[in-house]
Amino acid sequence: MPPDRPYHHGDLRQAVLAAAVDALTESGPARLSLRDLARRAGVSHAAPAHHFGDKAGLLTAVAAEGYNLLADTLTAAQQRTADFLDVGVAYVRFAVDHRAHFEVMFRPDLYHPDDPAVAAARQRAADALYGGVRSVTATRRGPDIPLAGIAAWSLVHGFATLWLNHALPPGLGDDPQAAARAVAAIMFRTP
Amino acid sequence: MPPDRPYHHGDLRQAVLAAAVDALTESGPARLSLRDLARRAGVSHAAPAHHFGDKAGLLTAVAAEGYNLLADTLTAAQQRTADFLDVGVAYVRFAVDHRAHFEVMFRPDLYHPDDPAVAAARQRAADALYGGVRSVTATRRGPDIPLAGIAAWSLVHGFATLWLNHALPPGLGDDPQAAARAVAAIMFRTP
DNA sequence: CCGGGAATCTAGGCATTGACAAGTTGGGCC
DNA sequence: GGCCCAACTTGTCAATGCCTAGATTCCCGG
Repeated sequence: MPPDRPYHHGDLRQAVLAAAVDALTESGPARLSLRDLARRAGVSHAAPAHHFGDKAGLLTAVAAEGYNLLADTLTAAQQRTADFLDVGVAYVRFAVDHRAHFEVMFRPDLYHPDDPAVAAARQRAADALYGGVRSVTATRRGPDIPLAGIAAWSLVHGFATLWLNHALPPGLGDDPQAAARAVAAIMFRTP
Repeated sequence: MPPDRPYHHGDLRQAVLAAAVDALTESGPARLSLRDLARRAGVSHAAPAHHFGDKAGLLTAVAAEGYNLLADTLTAAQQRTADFLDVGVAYVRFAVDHRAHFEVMFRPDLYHPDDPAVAAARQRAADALYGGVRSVTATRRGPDIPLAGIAAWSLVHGFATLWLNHALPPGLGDDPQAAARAVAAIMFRTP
Protein backbone atom coordinates (compact mmCIF):
# COMPACT_ATOMS: atom_id res chain seq x y z
CA MET A 1 0.00 0.00 0.00
CA PRO A 2 1.65 3.20 -1.15
CA PRO A 3 1.41 6.22 1.12
CA ASP A 4 -1.01 8.94 0.17
CA ARG A 5 1.69 11.52 -0.10
CA PRO A 6 4.54 11.45 -2.58
CA TYR A 7 8.03 10.71 -1.41
CA HIS A 8 9.12 14.22 -2.21
CA HIS A 9 7.11 16.87 -0.45
CA GLY A 10 7.66 19.53 -3.07
CA ASP A 11 8.31 22.54 -0.89
CA LEU A 12 9.06 21.15 2.49
CA ARG A 13 11.30 24.03 3.47
CA GLN A 14 8.52 26.57 3.17
CA ALA A 15 6.02 24.20 4.76
CA VAL A 16 8.22 23.68 7.81
CA LEU A 17 8.90 27.38 8.06
CA ALA A 18 5.19 28.15 8.04
CA ALA A 19 4.52 25.42 10.56
CA ALA A 20 7.26 26.82 12.76
CA VAL A 21 5.63 30.25 12.73
CA ASP A 22 2.31 28.67 13.67
CA ALA A 23 3.86 26.66 16.48
CA LEU A 24 5.78 29.67 17.75
CA THR A 25 2.64 31.74 17.78
CA GLU A 26 0.85 29.07 19.76
CA SER A 27 3.47 28.12 22.32
CA GLY A 28 6.57 30.28 21.99
CA PRO A 29 10.13 29.33 21.20
CA ALA A 30 10.65 27.32 24.38
CA ARG A 31 8.22 24.61 23.38
CA LEU A 32 9.18 24.48 19.72
CA SER A 33 9.97 20.94 18.57
CA LEU A 34 11.40 19.91 15.24
CA ARG A 35 9.59 16.60 15.50
CA ASP A 36 6.29 18.35 16.02
CA LEU A 37 6.89 20.42 12.90
CA ALA A 38 7.64 17.23 11.00
CA ARG A 39 4.33 15.79 12.17
CA ARG A 40 2.49 18.94 11.13
CA ALA A 41 4.04 18.77 7.68
CA GLY A 42 3.39 15.04 7.42
CA VAL A 43 7.00 14.01 6.95
CA SER A 44 9.46 11.93 8.90
CA HIS A 45 10.95 13.22 12.10
CA ALA A 46 14.36 13.98 10.61
CA ALA A 47 13.20 15.71 7.45
CA PRO A 48 13.27 19.29 8.80
CA ALA A 49 16.88 18.97 9.88
CA HIS A 50 17.83 18.21 6.30
CA HIS A 51 16.77 21.67 5.22
CA PHE A 52 17.89 23.70 8.20
CA GLY A 53 20.77 21.73 9.68
CA ASP A 54 19.51 21.94 13.21
CA LYS A 55 17.03 23.76 15.39
CA ALA A 56 19.14 26.91 15.44
CA GLY A 57 19.24 26.81 11.65
CA LEU A 58 15.47 26.79 11.49
CA LEU A 59 15.22 29.73 13.85
CA THR A 60 17.83 31.52 11.76
CA ALA A 61 15.48 31.28 8.81
CA VAL A 62 12.61 32.54 10.96
CA ALA A 63 14.70 35.50 12.10
CA ALA A 64 15.73 36.36 8.55
CA GLU A 65 12.13 36.22 7.37
CA GLY A 66 11.18 38.41 10.31
CA TYR A 67 13.78 41.07 9.60
CA ASN A 68 12.71 41.21 5.97
CA LEU A 69 9.08 41.55 6.99
CA LEU A 70 10.02 44.31 9.40
CA ALA A 71 11.98 46.14 6.72
CA ASP A 72 8.99 45.93 4.39
CA THR A 73 6.67 47.17 7.10
CA LEU A 74 8.85 50.13 8.02
CA THR A 75 9.53 51.25 4.46
CA ALA A 76 5.85 51.03 3.63
CA ALA A 77 4.98 53.08 6.69
CA GLN A 78 7.57 55.69 5.78
CA GLN A 79 6.26 56.10 2.28
CA ARG A 80 2.79 56.56 3.63
CA THR A 81 3.65 59.42 5.96
CA ALA A 82 6.42 61.78 6.89
CA ASP A 83 5.57 61.57 10.58
CA PHE A 84 7.94 59.31 12.44
CA LEU A 85 5.28 58.69 15.03
CA ASP A 86 3.50 56.54 12.47
CA VAL A 87 6.67 54.58 11.80
CA GLY A 88 6.97 53.89 15.51
CA VAL A 89 3.38 52.72 15.66
CA ALA A 90 4.06 50.49 12.65
CA TYR A 91 6.97 48.96 14.58
CA VAL A 92 4.67 48.09 17.46
CA ARG A 93 2.05 46.74 15.09
CA PHE A 94 4.65 44.51 13.48
CA ALA A 95 5.62 43.11 16.86
CA VAL A 96 2.01 42.33 17.74
CA ASP A 97 1.01 40.99 14.33
CA HIS A 98 4.16 38.92 13.89
CA ARG A 99 4.82 37.97 17.45
CA ALA A 100 6.50 34.70 16.48
CA HIS A 101 9.06 36.39 14.28
CA PHE A 102 9.58 39.24 16.70
CA GLU A 103 10.30 36.99 19.66
CA VAL A 104 12.91 35.06 17.72
CA MET A 105 14.61 38.03 16.05
CA PHE A 106 15.68 39.63 19.29
CA ARG A 107 16.96 36.49 20.93
CA PRO A 108 20.21 35.86 19.08
CA ASP A 109 21.17 33.04 21.40
CA LEU A 110 18.48 30.97 19.73
CA TYR A 111 19.91 31.13 16.22
CA HIS A 112 23.04 31.89 14.20
CA PRO A 113 23.25 35.69 14.29
CA ASP A 114 26.22 35.78 11.91
CA ASP A 115 24.40 33.93 9.15
CA PRO A 116 24.71 35.99 5.94
CA ALA A 117 21.01 35.90 5.14
CA VAL A 118 19.96 37.10 8.55
CA ALA A 119 22.69 39.73 8.66
CA ALA A 120 21.56 41.15 5.32
CA ALA A 121 17.92 41.17 6.39
CA ARG A 122 18.81 42.85 9.66
CA GLN A 123 20.71 45.51 7.75
CA ARG A 124 17.68 46.14 5.57
CA ALA A 125 15.53 46.63 8.64
CA ALA A 126 18.14 48.87 10.27
CA ASP A 127 18.33 51.05 7.17
CA ALA A 128 14.57 51.37 7.08
CA LEU A 129 14.45 52.21 10.76
CA TYR A 130 17.22 54.78 10.70
CA GLY A 131 15.84 56.27 7.52
CA GLY A 132 12.64 56.93 9.39
CA VAL A 133 14.52 58.29 12.31
CA ARG A 134 16.39 60.77 10.17
CA SER A 135 13.35 62.96 9.93
CA VAL A 136 13.46 63.38 13.69
CA THR A 137 17.16 64.07 13.94
CA ALA A 138 17.49 66.15 10.78
CA THR A 139 16.83 69.42 12.53
CA ARG A 140 19.25 68.73 15.35
CA ARG A 141 23.00 68.79 15.34
CA GLY A 142 24.43 65.68 16.92
CA PRO A 143 27.23 63.14 16.93
CA ASP A 144 27.66 60.34 14.42
CA ILE A 145 25.44 58.05 16.41
CA PRO A 146 21.88 59.30 16.15
CA LEU A 147 21.06 59.17 19.83
CA ALA A 148 17.54 60.35 19.17
CA GLY A 149 17.09 57.40 16.86
CA ILE A 150 18.30 55.00 19.53
CA ALA A 151 15.92 56.62 21.97
CA ALA A 152 12.97 56.34 19.62
CA TRP A 153 13.79 52.74 18.78
CA SER A 154 14.23 51.88 22.47
CA LEU A 155 10.86 53.42 23.25
CA VAL A 156 8.84 51.52 20.69
CA HIS A 157 10.80 48.32 21.18
CA GLY A 158 10.36 48.45 24.92
CA PHE A 159 6.68 49.21 24.59
CA ALA A 160 6.19 46.30 22.20
CA THR A 161 8.11 43.92 24.45
CA LEU A 162 6.23 44.94 27.57
CA TRP A 163 2.91 44.75 25.76
CA LEU A 164 3.59 41.25 24.46
CA ASN A 165 4.59 40.06 27.92
CA HIS A 166 1.50 41.54 29.56
CA ALA A 167 3.76 43.59 31.78
CA LEU A 168 1.97 46.90 31.24
CA PRO A 169 -0.66 48.01 33.72
CA PRO A 170 -4.31 47.57 32.76
CA GLY A 171 -6.14 50.65 31.66
CA LEU A 172 -4.27 51.19 28.43
CA GLY A 173 -7.09 49.51 26.58
CA ASP A 174 -6.75 46.54 24.29
CA ASP A 175 -5.63 48.30 21.15
CA PRO A 176 -1.84 48.21 21.07
CA GLN A 177 -1.59 50.69 18.22
CA ALA A 178 -3.67 53.34 19.93
CA ALA A 179 -1.81 52.85 23.20
CA ALA A 180 1.54 52.97 21.44
CA ARG A 181 0.56 56.17 19.68
CA ALA A 182 -0.43 57.81 22.93
CA VAL A 183 2.74 56.76 24.69
CA ALA A 184 5.09 57.58 21.84
CA ALA A 185 3.52 60.97 21.41
CA ILE A 186 4.89 61.93 24.81
CA MET A 187 8.40 61.61 23.50
CA PHE A 188 7.98 62.58 19.87
CA ARG A 189 5.84 65.63 20.44
CA THR A 190 7.35 67.49 23.32
CA PRO A 191 6.08 71.07 23.44
CA MET B 1 31.80 3.52 52.57
CA PRO B 2 29.72 6.54 53.47
CA PRO B 3 29.51 9.37 50.95
CA ASP B 4 31.50 12.50 51.69
CA ARG B 5 28.43 14.64 51.83
CA PRO B 6 25.62 14.23 54.32
CA TYR B 7 22.29 12.87 53.20
CA HIS B 8 20.64 16.20 53.79
CA HIS B 9 22.15 19.05 51.90
CA GLY B 10 21.21 21.69 54.41
CA ASP B 11 20.00 24.44 52.15
CA LEU B 12 19.46 22.81 48.81
CA ARG B 13 16.78 25.24 47.76
CA GLN B 14 19.10 28.21 47.93
CA ALA B 15 21.95 26.23 46.39
CA VAL B 16 19.86 25.23 43.40
CA LEU B 17 18.58 28.77 43.02
CA ALA B 18 22.12 30.13 42.99
CA ALA B 19 23.24 27.45 40.56
CA ALA B 20 20.30 28.32 38.33
CA VAL B 21 21.34 31.96 38.22
CA ASP B 22 24.88 30.91 37.32
CA ALA B 23 23.67 28.57 34.59
CA LEU B 24 21.27 31.17 33.23
CA THR B 25 24.05 33.74 33.12
CA GLU B 26 26.24 31.32 31.21
CA SER B 27 23.81 29.88 28.71
CA GLY B 28 20.41 31.51 28.97
CA PRO B 29 17.03 30.02 29.82
CA ALA B 30 16.85 27.84 26.73
CA ARG B 31 19.70 25.59 27.81
CA LEU B 32 18.75 25.43 31.48
CA SER B 33 18.56 21.86 32.77
CA LEU B 34 17.31 20.73 36.15
CA ARG B 35 19.63 17.74 35.99
CA ASP B 36 22.61 19.98 35.38
CA LEU B 37 21.69 22.03 38.43
CA ALA B 38 21.47 18.85 40.44
CA ARG B 39 24.97 17.91 39.32
CA ARG B 40 26.27 21.36 40.23
CA ALA B 41 24.78 21.05 43.69
CA GLY B 42 26.03 17.49 44.06
CA VAL B 43 22.65 15.91 44.60
CA SER B 44 20.55 13.37 42.75
CA HIS B 45 18.88 14.31 39.51
CA ALA B 46 15.39 14.59 40.97
CA ALA B 47 16.22 16.55 44.10
CA PRO B 48 15.58 20.03 42.66
CA ALA B 49 12.08 19.10 41.60
CA HIS B 50 11.24 18.37 45.21
CA HIS B 51 11.75 22.01 46.15
CA PHE B 52 10.31 23.69 43.09
CA GLY B 53 7.81 21.23 41.70
CA ASP B 54 9.02 21.50 38.16
CA LYS B 55 11.15 23.64 35.90
CA ALA B 56 8.55 26.38 35.73
CA GLY B 57 8.47 26.42 39.51
CA LEU B 58 12.20 27.00 39.66
CA LEU B 59 11.95 29.86 37.19
CA THR B 60 9.09 31.28 39.23
CA ALA B 61 11.46 31.53 42.17
CA VAL B 62 14.08 33.16 39.96
CA ALA B 63 11.54 35.70 38.73
CA ALA B 64 10.39 36.51 42.26
CA GLU B 65 13.96 37.00 43.41
CA GLY B 66 14.55 39.21 40.39
CA TYR B 67 11.55 41.43 41.02
CA ASN B 68 12.57 41.87 44.63
CA LEU B 69 16.10 42.75 43.58
CA LEU B 70 14.72 45.25 41.08
CA ALA B 71 12.50 46.82 43.69
CA ASP B 72 15.48 47.19 46.01
CA THR B 73 17.58 48.70 43.25
CA LEU B 74 14.94 51.22 42.24
CA THR B 75 14.08 52.35 45.76
CA ALA B 76 17.75 52.75 46.58
CA ALA B 77 18.28 54.82 43.44
CA GLN B 78 15.31 57.00 44.26
CA GLN B 79 16.52 57.75 47.75
CA ARG B 80 19.88 58.72 46.36
CA THR B 81 18.57 61.34 43.93
CA ALA B 82 15.46 63.18 42.91
CA ASP B 83 16.34 62.97 39.24
CA PHE B 84 14.37 60.28 37.46
CA LEU B 85 17.12 60.00 34.90
CA ASP B 86 19.21 58.25 37.53
CA VAL B 87 16.38 55.84 38.28
CA GLY B 88 16.20 54.97 34.61
CA VAL B 89 19.93 54.38 34.48
CA ALA B 90 19.61 52.19 37.57
CA TYR B 91 16.99 50.15 35.72
CA VAL B 92 19.42 49.53 32.87
CA ARG B 93 22.21 48.72 35.26
CA PHE B 94 20.01 46.17 36.98
CA ALA B 95 19.28 44.50 33.64
CA VAL B 96 22.97 44.28 32.78
CA ASP B 97 24.17 43.24 36.22
CA HIS B 98 21.37 40.70 36.76
CA ARG B 99 20.88 39.54 33.24
CA ALA B 100 19.76 36.07 34.32
CA HIS B 101 16.96 37.42 36.48
CA PHE B 102 15.98 40.06 33.97
CA GLU B 103 15.65 37.63 31.11
CA VAL B 104 13.37 35.36 33.11
CA MET B 105 11.23 38.07 34.69
CA PHE B 106 9.90 39.38 31.39
CA ARG B 107 9.15 36.01 29.88
CA PRO B 108 6.04 34.92 31.77
CA ASP B 109 5.56 31.90 29.55
CA LEU B 110 8.55 30.34 31.28
CA TYR B 111 7.11 30.40 34.79
CA HIS B 112 3.90 30.72 36.81
CA PRO B 113 3.08 34.43 36.59
CA ASP B 114 0.14 34.12 38.98
CA ASP B 115 2.22 32.69 41.80
CA PRO B 116 1.59 34.79 44.93
CA ALA B 117 5.26 35.33 45.71
CA VAL B 118 6.10 36.55 42.25
CA ALA B 119 2.97 38.70 42.07
CA ALA B 120 3.86 40.41 45.33
CA ALA B 121 7.43 40.98 44.25
CA ARG B 122 6.28 42.38 40.93
CA GLN B 123 3.98 44.76 42.75
CA ARG B 124 6.87 45.94 44.88
CA ALA B 125 8.90 46.67 41.77
CA ALA B 126 5.98 48.40 40.09
CA ASP B 127 5.44 50.64 43.09
CA ALA B 128 9.09 51.57 43.15
CA LEU B 129 9.07 52.28 39.44
CA TYR B 130 5.93 54.39 39.42
CA GLY B 131 7.04 56.18 42.54
CA GLY B 132 10.10 57.29 40.64
CA VAL B 133 8.02 58.21 37.66
CA ARG B 134 5.76 60.43 39.70
CA SER B 135 8.39 63.10 39.86
CA VAL B 136 8.23 63.34 36.09
CA THR B 137 4.47 63.43 35.84
CA ALA B 138 3.78 65.54 38.88
CA THR B 139 3.88 68.80 37.01
CA ARG B 140 1.63 67.60 34.22
CA ARG B 141 -2.07 67.05 34.28
CA GLY B 142 -2.98 63.67 32.83
CA PRO B 143 -5.30 60.71 32.93
CA ASP B 144 -5.27 57.97 35.54
CA ILE B 145 -2.66 56.03 33.63
CA PRO B 146 0.61 57.92 33.79
CA LEU B 147 1.46 57.79 30.13
CA ALA B 148 4.74 59.54 30.73
CA GLY B 149 5.66 56.78 33.14
CA ILE B 150 4.86 54.13 30.58
CA ALA B 151 6.95 56.01 28.06
CA ALA B 152 9.90 56.28 30.42
CA TRP B 153 9.66 52.64 31.39
CA SER B 154 9.38 51.59 27.76
CA LEU B 155 12.45 53.60 26.89
CA VAL B 156 14.76 52.16 29.52
CA HIS B 157 13.32 48.67 29.16
CA GLY B 158 13.75 48.72 25.42
CA PHE B 159 17.27 50.08 25.70
CA ALA B 160 18.21 47.39 28.20
CA THR B 161 16.71 44.63 26.05
CA LEU B 162 18.40 45.83 22.89
CA TRP B 163 21.70 46.25 24.69
CA LEU B 164 21.58 42.73 26.11
CA ASN B 165 20.80 41.27 22.71
CA HIS B 166 23.63 43.16 20.99
CA ALA B 167 21.06 44.75 18.72
CA LEU B 168 22.29 48.31 19.12
CA PRO B 169 24.73 49.74 16.59
CA PRO B 170 28.40 49.91 17.55
CA GLY B 171 29.74 53.31 18.52
CA LEU B 172 27.77 53.64 21.73
CA GLY B 173 30.81 52.48 23.64
CA ASP B 174 30.94 49.59 26.05
CA ASP B 175 29.56 51.27 29.11
CA PRO B 176 25.82 50.58 29.22
CA GLN B 177 25.19 53.10 31.98
CA ALA B 178 26.81 55.97 30.16
CA ALA B 179 25.06 55.07 26.93
CA ALA B 180 21.73 54.72 28.68
CA ARG B 181 22.18 58.08 30.33
CA ALA B 182 22.91 59.75 27.01
CA VAL B 183 19.94 58.14 25.31
CA ALA B 184 17.49 58.69 28.12
CA ALA B 185 18.51 62.32 28.42
CA ILE B 186 17.00 62.91 25.00
CA MET B 187 13.58 62.08 26.33
CA PHE B 188 13.82 63.23 29.92
CA ARG B 189 15.44 66.56 29.25
CA THR B 190 13.62 68.05 26.34
CA PRO B 191 14.10 71.82 26.19
C1' DC C 1 15.32 8.90 75.97
C1' DC C 2 12.72 7.41 72.16
C1' DG C 3 9.21 6.51 68.74
C1' DG C 4 6.79 7.82 64.80
C1' DG C 5 5.46 11.06 61.33
C1' DA C 6 7.12 14.26 58.04
C1' DA C 7 10.48 16.38 55.30
C1' DT C 8 14.38 15.59 52.46
C1' DC C 9 16.77 13.13 49.20
C1' DT C 10 17.86 8.76 46.17
C1' DA C 11 16.99 5.38 42.55
C1' DG C 12 14.73 3.77 38.62
C1' DG C 13 11.86 4.17 34.74
C1' DC C 14 9.18 6.27 30.82
C1' DA C 15 8.11 9.33 27.00
C1' DT C 16 9.99 13.00 24.27
C1' DT C 17 13.51 15.46 22.05
C1' DG C 18 17.77 16.86 19.10
C1' DA C 19 21.35 15.10 16.60
C1' DC C 20 23.64 11.69 13.94
C1' DA C 21 24.45 7.71 10.57
C1' DA C 22 23.05 4.88 6.91
C1' DG C 23 19.89 3.55 3.62
C1' DT C 24 15.99 4.56 0.03
C1' DT C 25 13.53 7.14 -3.50
C1' DG C 26 13.03 9.86 -7.47
C1' DG C 27 13.93 13.78 -10.52
C1' DG C 28 16.98 15.76 -13.83
C1' DC C 29 20.89 15.79 -16.86
C1' DC C 30 24.03 13.75 -20.08
C1' DG D 1 18.85 4.34 -20.73
C1' DG D 2 21.98 5.21 -16.95
C1' DC D 3 23.92 7.91 -13.46
C1' DC D 4 24.26 11.42 -9.88
C1' DC D 5 22.62 13.93 -6.25
C1' DA D 6 19.25 16.17 -3.51
C1' DA D 7 15.25 14.93 -0.78
C1' DC D 8 13.44 12.03 2.44
C1' DT D 9 13.12 7.77 5.68
C1' DT D 10 14.46 4.68 9.24
C1' DG D 11 16.98 3.51 13.19
C1' DT D 12 19.70 4.76 17.01
C1' DC D 13 21.78 7.26 21.09
C1' DA D 14 22.37 10.45 24.83
C1' DA D 15 20.04 13.87 27.42
C1' DT D 16 16.08 15.80 29.55
C1' DG D 17 11.54 16.47 32.35
C1' DC D 18 8.57 14.30 35.11
C1' DC D 19 6.62 10.49 37.81
C1' DT D 20 6.61 6.82 41.44
C1' DA D 21 8.54 4.14 45.05
C1' DG D 22 11.77 3.77 48.51
C1' DA D 23 15.57 5.09 51.65
C1' DT D 24 17.50 8.30 55.11
C1' DT D 25 17.35 11.78 58.45
C1' DC D 26 15.28 15.38 61.20
C1' DC D 27 12.06 16.89 64.60
C1' DC D 28 8.88 16.91 68.18
C1' DG D 29 5.86 15.24 71.65
C1' DG D 30 5.67 12.02 75.36
